[in-house]
Amino acid sequence: MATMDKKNVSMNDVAIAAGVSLKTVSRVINEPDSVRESTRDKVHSAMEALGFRTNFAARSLKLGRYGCIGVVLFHLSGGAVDMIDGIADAAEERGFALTMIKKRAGEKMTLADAARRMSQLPVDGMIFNLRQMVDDFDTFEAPKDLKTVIITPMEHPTCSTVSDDQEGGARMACEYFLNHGHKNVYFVSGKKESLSSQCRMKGWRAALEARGIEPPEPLQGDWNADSGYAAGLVLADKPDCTAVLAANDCMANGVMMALRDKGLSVPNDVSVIGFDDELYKTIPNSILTSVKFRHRELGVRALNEVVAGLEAPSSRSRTLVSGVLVERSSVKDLRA
Amino acid sequence: MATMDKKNVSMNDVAIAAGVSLKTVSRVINEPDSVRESTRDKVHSAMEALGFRTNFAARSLKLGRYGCIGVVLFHLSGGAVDMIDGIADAAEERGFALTMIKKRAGEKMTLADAARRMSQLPVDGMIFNLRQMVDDFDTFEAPKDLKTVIITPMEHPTCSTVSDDQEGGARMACEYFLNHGHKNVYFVSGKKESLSSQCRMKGWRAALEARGIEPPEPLQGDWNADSGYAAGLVLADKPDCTAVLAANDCMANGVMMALRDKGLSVPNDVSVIGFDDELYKTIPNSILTSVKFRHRELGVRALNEVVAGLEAPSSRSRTLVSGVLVERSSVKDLRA
DNA sequence: TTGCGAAATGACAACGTTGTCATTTCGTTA
DNA sequence: TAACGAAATGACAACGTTGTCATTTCGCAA
Repeated sequence: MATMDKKNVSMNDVAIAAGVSLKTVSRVINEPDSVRESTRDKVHSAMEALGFRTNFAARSLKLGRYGCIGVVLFHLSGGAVDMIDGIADAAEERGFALTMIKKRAGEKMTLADAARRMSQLPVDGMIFNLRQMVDDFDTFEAPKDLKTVIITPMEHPTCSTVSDDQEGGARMACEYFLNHGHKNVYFVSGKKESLSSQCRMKGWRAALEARGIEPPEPLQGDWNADSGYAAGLVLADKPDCTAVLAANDCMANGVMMALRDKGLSVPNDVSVIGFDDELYKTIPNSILTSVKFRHRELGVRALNEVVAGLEAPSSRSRTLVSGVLVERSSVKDLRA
Repeated sequence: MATMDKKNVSMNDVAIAAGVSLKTVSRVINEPDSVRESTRDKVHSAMEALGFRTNFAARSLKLGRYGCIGVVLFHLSGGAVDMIDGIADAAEERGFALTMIKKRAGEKMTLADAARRMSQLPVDGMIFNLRQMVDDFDTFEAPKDLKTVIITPMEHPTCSTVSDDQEGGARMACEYFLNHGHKNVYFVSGKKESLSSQCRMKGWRAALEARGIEPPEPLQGDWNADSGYAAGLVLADKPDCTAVLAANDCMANGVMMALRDKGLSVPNDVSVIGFDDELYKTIPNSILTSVKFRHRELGVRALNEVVAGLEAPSSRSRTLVSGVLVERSSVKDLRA
């Protein structure tokens, strides 16, 4: 019978109701084995009857920790869902909850702003999800007592970072083309300010240069299919274009549609690779070969890194989660 | 100069360093106007020098509130990003942070489980994101002192709920077909257990029955394009099929591809409408008319509902966020 | 029954803040 | 200069929990 007209039920209330001491109630919760069974039952009944719930604030005040990891979302994109999913699952598994704040659209938020805000909240450590450049990236110093992990492809001087190996993924795709006999690879980029796009472009460039190939001018896209289509129309007119790497699957699809509309066939005339491996959800019998990143794994790693560093917040590490090339049939083998 | 070898810097440390009382430091933070400027400066310098940050636990313990809203993710799908985005933005705007937990894959979690877990965390109110049925939905009672809002299309006996008007959206799409002279509408569903799919189907059925039309057997899909393609192949053989409503855009695209492969044209032979309006991202020059829900708005409403109910947790309301029909050219007007 | 070590329980302080109320300091007016 | 009310500051308790250490109770051997 929950009768409580009063405010909150404290351990003391439970103790009185059960006819035991405050400390015994505490023990029933934290070290049940040290309490006689009959006593435990009395206390449990009292807790039930009064609707007792431990007070988070008092508990954390005493313990000096919260059991929460802060997550700052500077940017919330498609892949972010899976990453959050990974973070949340890993947190759950290790007994942590998440405390989340987000950069508002239009607002300018530096790493220092985020750290200041977070350090007033219930967190033992924090994760920043950073997909675009931010002003104070290089100068930022994390609070010395709060382990901080940044999810970003850039290396940071003092903080641990975790990232997809976007550059490696792009290189892998490029080499795949080259190993299949292609002599050159065109590139369609995503939005300029996106670090993902920048890294993918960097990897593409590096792979070509490593073979002594001069990278052609990249085509600027904006992640959406229409921009890929526009790029495809341009590429269709280039006789030396046999291979196109698009910075995501949507644009890759745009490219393919444009090529088809120009009377070219994929992969017979032109080969195409995309990123993220999500076209199959939208296109039946999709043939697009694509570089897939394990966003979920990324989140898991980030959380584990934070938890591992709770005791030594100033430790620093760099984690790269490799991508996977999901092979379908959009690349033609030009050898022999 | 932050020298702190010690553990945490408390207001008391600041007070001593600044040569004032503990309470004055507190005032500098919470009611700066009541402190003489010279004193305020001394205190600020001391805070700076020692690297003071207010202790969340102590503060909330005294205040009896946290300034955090709990979010329980029972299910993390595509549309959830935008919803979380809305929740987070609205929270930020009202000065709240979010505390998040998530149902782990495979784990069974009831509303009661979630409420129990959450009520041990720093939250003043909570939001459940519930997209599938759960065992204790009807019997669940929220903690009396914790405003609880459930994001779900179902009505709940005691809790406030917020939802997209999925049923209304489906009805709207159906009526659009009928108003354009179509005599019947076929339906391709999403995964069976999804409440969204169920509601969309319900709306479709209701719209037809309201005009005295016997709804044909719905085709079972799984949200992905391939299942839509399979459905499309079946529908292509039905001479009376002039209109298809697919429970999402991916399946709608699958349907369209199948129709095309069978030599039928959209919209000349068959008209199609989808849900979520996301095909344009993947398909260049997309023609698909689609029902779009405002997930972001949904999140904003949910958060506002929680905040509004903080003082009166037992209040109850039901909010429906209407969908919008985004017209393109995949529906043919059969009249005249 | 007594005595003893181990197990179970309890009293009290402490965590770092804010609210209450008392005290000091200040600027003005008589 | 004294007296006064207002402004500024301070002393102390309280929020609800857990750690420390003291005390009580228990089970069992003598």
